[in-house]
Amino acid sequence: MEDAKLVKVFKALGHPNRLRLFTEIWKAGDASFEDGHVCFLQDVMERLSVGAPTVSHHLKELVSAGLISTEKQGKFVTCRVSPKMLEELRIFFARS
Amino acid sequence: MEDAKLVKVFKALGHPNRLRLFTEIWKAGDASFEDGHVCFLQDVMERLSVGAPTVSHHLKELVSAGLISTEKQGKFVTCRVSPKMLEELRIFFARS
DNA sequence: AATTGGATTCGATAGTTGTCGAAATGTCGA
DNA sequence: TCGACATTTCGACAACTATCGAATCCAATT
Repeated sequence: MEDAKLVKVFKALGHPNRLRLFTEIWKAGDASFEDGHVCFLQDVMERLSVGAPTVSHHLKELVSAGLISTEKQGKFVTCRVSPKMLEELRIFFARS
Repeated sequence: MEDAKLVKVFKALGHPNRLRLFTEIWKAGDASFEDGHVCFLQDVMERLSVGAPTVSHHLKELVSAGLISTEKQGKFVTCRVSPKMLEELRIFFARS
């Protein structure tokens, strides 16, 4: 993976609320036995104690970093982590 | 690893110069067949095209995040990545 | 001890970013 | 079509950070 892309990924994870967001999406994706999707924003707002605009903003950054993808289902938005990105991160840290 | 610690690690890696610094220390550590140490700051300044104060500042953040350790040998400072931290990061991304 | 040279600290500044409230968008159900 | 509700966009502001130059510290060499 190129340097600039990696930097974006780490910067995205380098904030408490975004890391929490990411890990919850990740865990929820594991739990859901079907397609890895999970209904979210509304649900998470309470736990992070930040407003909806902020959550939306953070989600966009995670998407832009390639860490997750989102999909709209009616009024709601669903997210899942990118297995590909996880694999690339594993490869990065595996060196030596 | 606790959330706050992880955030610090990712924030440290989420900057072009620091990521570069980290990977160069990492690679140099691999190359040095003795103790994983490598003489550095002076050497790296040129490649990153930032001043000494800035490099010093970034090094401190990498240390504070637990990603590397530094040691003074005379006038020079030597660095190496923390194998323990690498292992913890591998574990983090290994989940699922 | 004086000088040189590598590294750190300090203070300042420009740029970035996290957060919010308000407004806008879009979708579902009545 | 209207109203309710989930999400996004916009504009603004406070907080943080990357960087620099100047000054300082510390170790080696003379």
